[in-house]
Amino acid sequence: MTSEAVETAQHYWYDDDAQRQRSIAVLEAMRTYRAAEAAMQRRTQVAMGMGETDLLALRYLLRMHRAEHSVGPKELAAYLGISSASTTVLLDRLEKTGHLSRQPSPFDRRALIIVPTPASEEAVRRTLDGMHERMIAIASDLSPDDAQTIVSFLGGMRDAVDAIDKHDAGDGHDAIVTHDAGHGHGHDSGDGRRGAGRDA
Amino acid sequence: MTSEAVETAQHYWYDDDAQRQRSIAVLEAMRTYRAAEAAMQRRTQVAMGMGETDLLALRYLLRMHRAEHSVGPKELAAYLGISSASTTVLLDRLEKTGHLSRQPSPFDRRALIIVPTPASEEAVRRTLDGMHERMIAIASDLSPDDAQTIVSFLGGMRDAVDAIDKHDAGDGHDAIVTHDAGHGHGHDSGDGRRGAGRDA
DNA sequence: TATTGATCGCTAGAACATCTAGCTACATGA
DNA sequence: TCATGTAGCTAGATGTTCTAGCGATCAATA
Repeated sequence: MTSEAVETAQHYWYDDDAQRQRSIAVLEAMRTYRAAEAAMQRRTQVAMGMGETDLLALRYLLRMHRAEHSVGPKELAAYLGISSASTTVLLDRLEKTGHLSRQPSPFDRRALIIVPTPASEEAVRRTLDGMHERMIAIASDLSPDDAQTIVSFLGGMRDAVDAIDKHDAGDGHDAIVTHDAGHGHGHDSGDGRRGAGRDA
Repeated sequence: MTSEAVETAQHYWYDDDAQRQRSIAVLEAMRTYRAAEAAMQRRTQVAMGMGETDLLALRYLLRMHRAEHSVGPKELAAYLGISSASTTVLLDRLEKTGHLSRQPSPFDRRALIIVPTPASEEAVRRTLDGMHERMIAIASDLSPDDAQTIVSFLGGMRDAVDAIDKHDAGDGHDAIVTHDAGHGHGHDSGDGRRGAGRDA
């Protein structure tokens, strides 16, 4: 939707208006992609009968498993940005539905190794690999220059997003303090969810 | 992180390995951007003391308010993809914290109009506008060709993500069903939740 | 070897957002 | 006027997360 704006700008590349049209088209493309990705993620969650965290956890486990890297509850909790307790329950869930198994660590008798089951591997692969292949295909078709352009662009966007207001950004939890005033009492505050899940 | 791979490929643009390096760099850049964006969203939620749905609702309300479009609970529920009951509670929350007010509809005495408060407008603007400006600046600095490249690329990626396995993709909640087999049955498709959240 | 402090994963109990079901008040059309 | 539909709310249940604290185990040291 509305991504042809760029074409109409051919004769005005020096013109502010055309430039504006182009940036709108670019940002719109980003929004559209984001929306598509969010919808995909939701579809996948429904299809596999699990929530966002569960799916994120499973994908991390599979990725690490493929890379021959053992993962324990502690590492998983850190990756997901959830507490140790929540991780225990998450593992219970995924173990009960047959997506993973807990195995004792050979090095540390307190610790566990979490191993995704082959069946889970298969399910995730069936669900996501087609998409992944298509994405790789698109990326592979780019010329070196275009690839460089896109990498730079995304890097810039990442910085823009990362740099969000270190200085004020509100005072934290609780109300907006129009007239209502008083009673701060921050009933819940905290939260600390999802630790910036980077992946590899 | 790891986005220099493209440079090393100058002498091998015809080479499979270099091409592979480039696509890896591109996909890595996308992942990194996604992670940054997720982290930003979390920071914003914490800063404003609300969950994802609340923030999404507030942004929708503000956008529609700017566009002079009145929103009622029903429409908001449809946009967010949550039930009427959850919407009521959500409105209670946001009203109590001073982010919006409920006003009677002049046309239908059953209905409400939800109006975001100026204070809320201010808070969201302070939190997000800096980022938005930086993103616009980056998009504006692109050459017409680069802009076109990026729009095409993102469009392709969107299609790749949209096209995810209409045919099988598991059967829903509960267990893993190993071999399982097809039976498409697409229970929801059309989706519902989180109406492809575009924002402005 | 025995002790001490840190670490690992688990349990208990509470907070919260969401859901479904059902309700009241109002609108609309015969 | 009355029947049916719609908007938003309440009640009760479910599921996911949190904080606090526990037992088992490891690592370092006297």
